[in-house]
Amino acid sequence: MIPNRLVVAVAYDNLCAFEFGVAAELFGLARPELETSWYDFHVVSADPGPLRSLGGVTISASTDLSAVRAAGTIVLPGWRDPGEPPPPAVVEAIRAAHDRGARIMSICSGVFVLAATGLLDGLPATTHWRYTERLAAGYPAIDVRPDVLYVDNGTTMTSAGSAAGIDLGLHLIRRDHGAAIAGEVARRLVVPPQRDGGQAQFIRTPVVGLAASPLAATVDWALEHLSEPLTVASLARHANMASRTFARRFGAEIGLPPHQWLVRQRVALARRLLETTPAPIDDVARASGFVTAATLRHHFRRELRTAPSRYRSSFNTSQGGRPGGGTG
DNA sequence: GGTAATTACCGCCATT
DNA sequence: ATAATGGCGGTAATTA
Repeated sequence: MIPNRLVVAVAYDNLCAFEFGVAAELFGLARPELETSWYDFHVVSADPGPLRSLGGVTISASTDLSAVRAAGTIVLPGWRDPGEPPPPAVVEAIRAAHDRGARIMSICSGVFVLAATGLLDGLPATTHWRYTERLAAGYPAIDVRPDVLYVDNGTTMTSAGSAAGIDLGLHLIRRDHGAAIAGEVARRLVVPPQRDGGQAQFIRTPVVGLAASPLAATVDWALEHLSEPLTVASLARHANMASRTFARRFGAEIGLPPHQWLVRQRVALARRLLETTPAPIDDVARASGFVTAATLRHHFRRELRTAPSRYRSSFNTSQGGRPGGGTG
């Protein structure tokens, strides 16, 4: 369980309401459905007076900077101007909180507030692609990673563009509460529990992470061999564990039983093949590890509520549309 | 779509 | 003692 449940989001004048909202949604929304003690969420105002946001909205925060010093986790949404130094009192409060063991997570340009504390010196960090060069120029001691969704250094965490803040937040929840609960939160937000494809998440010191787990190698191996017959027993053998132990550990870390996860990965692969290749369904099925097309159809339909051929045609005719978004 | 054989899942519990 | 392991068996799901 987490040592200090107090999560504080810092709100500034001209704040980014979306990123601020991400923090509130992830940490502030009551989760009575979860059998666990959730976070205490408070908003701290970094500037005097009502805080303006886009469209004439104003926000007034409930607490002052003392909450930052007491916080277990501090969230820094996008800072208004990379060229403007953040308020010294805020910087000082964050540094003091960190010294006392608090974790700080920044979203997008919120990294500039965190960088000003010096806590990122010598460490990897990321931000929105529009700001990576500026961050590197302003803070040469920071190892700027432009091509990842987020970076976790253990007590300091940074994320790329706005929505990557969700990925980082879910990662933190996974650290605190495990994959199963993080998956529940993701499900309620209707976002994927872990974003697939493209940018890998960069984790430097996985406190509780897949990178350190003996399962990680097996997961990677399985993803490389999706087209071949895989059983839970063979995965367990690869991980040097008894099937029972493997399945139990897998469920605890990934949030799904091994075979269900396998099927999901295979459907995801089939989906990519349908999107990017003209291969017949039979070939797609075999390439994604379903021996017969009927098996692919069965799982495809259950997850995406549409048939593979229908998915492909709707994907091809309406790019960016909602293939499978039927009447459900 | 239905069927039969195989495989997965999970609670239980002895063992480490 | 607690915590993790792994075998067993019944039920559920998957597969061809």
